[in-house]
Parts: sequence; C-alpha cells; structure tokens
Amino acid sequence: MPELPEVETSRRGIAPSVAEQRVARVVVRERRLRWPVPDEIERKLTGQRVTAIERRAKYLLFKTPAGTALLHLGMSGSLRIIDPDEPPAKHDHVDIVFSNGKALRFRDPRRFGCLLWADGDAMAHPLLCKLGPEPLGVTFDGDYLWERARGRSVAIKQFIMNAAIVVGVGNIYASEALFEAGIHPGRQAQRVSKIRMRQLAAAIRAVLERALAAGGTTLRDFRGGDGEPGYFRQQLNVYDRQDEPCRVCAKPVSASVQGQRSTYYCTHCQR
DNA sequence: ACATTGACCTGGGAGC
DNA sequence: TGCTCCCAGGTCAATG
Repeated sequence: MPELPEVETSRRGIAPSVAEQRVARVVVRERRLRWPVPDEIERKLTGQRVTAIERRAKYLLFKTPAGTALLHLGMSGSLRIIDPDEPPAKHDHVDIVFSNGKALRFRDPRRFGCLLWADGDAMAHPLLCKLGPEPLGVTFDGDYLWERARGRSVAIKQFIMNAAIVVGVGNIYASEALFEAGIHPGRQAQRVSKIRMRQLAAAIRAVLERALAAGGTTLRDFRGGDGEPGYFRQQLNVYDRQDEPCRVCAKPVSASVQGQRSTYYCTHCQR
C-alpha cells in the first residue's frame, strides 16, 4: 500500500500523539509478520520514552534512549491512534499503549510489514544499512542516478524502484515520475542520457512532494494517521488509467507488466 | 556484480 | 448468491 508519501503522511499523523510519550505497555497479538516480532520487543519498549519518530525509506523509526523500534507497513499496513480499550479487529496485530492514555494500533492484513528492534545505531541495522539516498534529500540528483546507471541494462522503472539506488519510489510514483520526465519505463537505465536523468530526478522529487502535499494516494484503503484518505489519486497521470486519454496528448494510456508489476505509460509522450 | 524469478499473505472485485 | 480466478501500494532470498 504505502510508498514514501503515504509512510510520511502516517508519520506526521501519529507523531503529535506519540512524541515524548512513555510506553506503558506493548500488546502483540500476532508475531508472524514479514519477520517474527522479536520476543524482546515488549521488554525493550516498555517504560521507554519515545524521543522522536523518524522515517528512513519506508521504515518508521521510534527512537528511545534504549534503542529504536523499526516499523514497516508492507503492502497493507496502517497505523491509527486509538483508545486502548477499543476492541481489536481482525489483523490488528500490535498496540503500543502510552502513558497519556492513547495507543498506537498497527493493522496489517497481509502481514508483509514488520516490527523489529535495534539496539544502538539503527542505521547500522541490516535492513537499513544498504539503502540508497532519500529522494527528497540533498545528495539525490540526476548526476548521481546517471553514475549509478552506468553499465546497467535493467529497465529504468525497475532501476528507480530499487531501494539500493534510491528509496521510497514504489509502483505508483515510478510510473508517474517517468511520465513526467518523458521517459519510457522499459528503456535500459544505461541508455538514459545525463540530461534526462536530471529531468527524472527532478520529476521523482516533484511527484513525491505533490503527493505528500495531498496526503498521499488512496487507491483502496490507505488512511493517514489521522484516519483521512490521501487525495493524490485525482492527480495521477498514468497509474491505473489504462485506455483513458493521456492528459497531455489524449492518446490512450498503455499498460504492461514489468518485473511482475503493472506499468502505465503513454507511448506518445514517453520515449 | 547484475538480472530475473519466486516467495511471503489476505481481501476485494470481476466474471461466470 | 456463491464460486473461482486474478490482482494489489513491498522487498527479500535464491538462482543463473
């Protein structure tokens, strides 16, 4: 479900209720997520004060003096602030109850998400230490992309969805950014010129920022931490618009499958 | 080192 | 109404 704008929207939605709160207790109803929720998570988190809620790639980091809880929403995960006595529904796997009387509830029907614990420096964690730059950060630009693409025959869409190259770009925003940059998603990464890589980096940044401003994209069930859907769907140019007219040239939007994922593009506007 | 594929799960919608 | 099939916003591990 969530790409970078949706994860960041969730972070901003829950942060006011979580920041500076002490963890009163942790309730884990289902440990079988993408990786098992570690047995130590209750012991490590309980009694700790959450000093910051940060985001790295699509991971949310709950920082405490004792270490960091890492949470990933996978494909179907969502977070809500609730009253702790609200009865849990199916797939409500974890509650983190705070001393202010509120709780953070993690729901994830498909169980592709995870909740892990990192002692010490969370950035040294195996899941975080090999990640590429943040697309909204200062080190990410077209020259970087072009350099990394040298000698790589993989399609540009799969290239920008590779978290070792750049994080946070999922299936929706990869299609949207390539449309905005006028690049065909099947083009080999090494065959994109430096000029067009600069356009692509700018497009990735612009699309993510616009989606963030709209509170993310709700296709079926995404909700931000405040329970509101995201409104970026209305601004999508190609994703999920097969056979609908291109908003620029009016030719029908094409769809194909790349690396087992649906891809949408305009054959006239993208080369 | 790189590219490709399978695997992990449940739920919702389309089609019959 | 109910069944089957296909698809879904992620990403890691295994294989060549």
